[in-house]
Amino acid sequence: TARPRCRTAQRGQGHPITEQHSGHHTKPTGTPRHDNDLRICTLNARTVASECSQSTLEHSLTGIRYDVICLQETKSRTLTERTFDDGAKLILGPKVEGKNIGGIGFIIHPRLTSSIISFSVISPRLGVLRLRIGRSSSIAILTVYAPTSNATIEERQAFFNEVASVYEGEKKHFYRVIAGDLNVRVGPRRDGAFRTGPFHTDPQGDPDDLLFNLLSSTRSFHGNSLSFVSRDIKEHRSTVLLRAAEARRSLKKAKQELSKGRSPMEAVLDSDGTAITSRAGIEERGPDIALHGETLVETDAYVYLGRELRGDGSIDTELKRRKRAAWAAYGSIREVTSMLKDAKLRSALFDSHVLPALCYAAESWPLSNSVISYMQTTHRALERSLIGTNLYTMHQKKRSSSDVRRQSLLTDPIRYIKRAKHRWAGHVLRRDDGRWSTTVTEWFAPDLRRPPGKPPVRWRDSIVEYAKMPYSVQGRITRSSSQRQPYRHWTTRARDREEWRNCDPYGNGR
DNA sequence: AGTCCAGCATTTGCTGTGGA
DNA sequence: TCCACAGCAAATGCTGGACT
Repeated sequence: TARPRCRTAQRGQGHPITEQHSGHHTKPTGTPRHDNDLRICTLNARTVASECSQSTLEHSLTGIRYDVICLQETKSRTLTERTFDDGAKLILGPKVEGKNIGGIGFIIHPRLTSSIISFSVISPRLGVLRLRIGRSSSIAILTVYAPTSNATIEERQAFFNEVASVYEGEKKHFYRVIAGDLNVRVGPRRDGAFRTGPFHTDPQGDPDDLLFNLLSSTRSFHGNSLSFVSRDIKEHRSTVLLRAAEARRSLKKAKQELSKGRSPMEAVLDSDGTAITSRAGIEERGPDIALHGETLVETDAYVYLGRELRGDGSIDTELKRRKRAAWAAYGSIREVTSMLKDAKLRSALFDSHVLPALCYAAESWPLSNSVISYMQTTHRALERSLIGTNLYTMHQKKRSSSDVRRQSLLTDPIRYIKRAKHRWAGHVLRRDDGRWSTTVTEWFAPDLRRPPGKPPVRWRDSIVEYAKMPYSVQGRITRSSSQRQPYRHWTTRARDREEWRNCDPYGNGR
């Protein structure tokens, strides 16, 4: 077979591309550490346009081993370059003008910033970064964000052709890598399709074989870096339940299977703690997976992109992680805030650095009272430290935590989380590209019964609470029945951008 | 055969308590 | 005010009897 020239690599997956291995075909020996590897990751960022989301991204990088991260859907308005506190470099290309679509980018690890040869932003969906590696070779990394499957086939075809020609244009680089969101559906591998790795484009989802044609025309190979890792565990669970419902199988049985450990959300940990999800449970248990001669351990929890995902959906340990992350973030601005006299400036700094770290991914939490009080407690402790007081002094001066809040001018973390949830709910329900998260949010199970016992708080409970109220177009709750609009379910209301904004009880001015 | 409801089992998570 | 702990209220499904 031909020598692989294109691979997409992701955390814990893919193959090392090193200078040492480039000339000959010897297998990497010994050390499982990948010190010479180039780790190329890809992230569909949703947005990194604002200062706040950029610092959220910056904080979520801690603990992730990467060299280059290809970004898609950054939605930046202009071409932006900036350097993070740790020296990492962020490059953002502009989005589609007039629309909130696209925008690509790169994050380059501090140790590689001096190796950047150049970069080009070709379109809001395509960019190239060129790096020097070793003494004489170089690598071109393409970040791509393909049109989603509801775009016309001509549009998608044109994009893939453009990727192929840009790839061709980077010929002088010894290594070329395409990474990003290709928006192709995959199925099992077909006979003879050796370029595609274990998976292949789904003939039903992609009749024109976009991925396969790209691989053939560029003579490249596809690595096993599909979206499995990024699939939310909850979505996995819903997948199984939904499948059971479709097949008219008893949901109870499906749930029993889940709890018996034949669940699909098995994550496997490799020797250095990196998690890889396995989809074995959906089909059937496959053979043990070995890496560097060791059988991988299965686990029901793993950390993906800085947040912990658990099989049972509990977030206790994630709350502790958030607490640590918030204190770490606070530590990095402490030197500055301790010197700042201006309370407004100080609170702005805190809200843009510490609050996002504390509330990272909180839009996907169910908000029970215990979660709320834990977050409040943690935030108050940070707040006291910020304004230089402690419980003892407060007690002596008879000051309450609301007095402290008046002095610190910080944003209330619960309000912040609730707004994030509201925004996220609207985003999920307005998506129409057939994702599981949208499907299961609206899915009503005809014969699903909640188990006996007090039902746990659900994700949507805190939203249903206010969103089922009668509404008017102006967003005011009216008493008079003549002005009142007919009742609409919150999922319907969330689809209407304008109405949903008005119904946000935590929005501006309320 | 279907509906309603009290009583039971079960589970979550809220509240009160006491020490720091 | 925080934290750990214990006890218990609340909310749910299930069951079986009374009633239509």
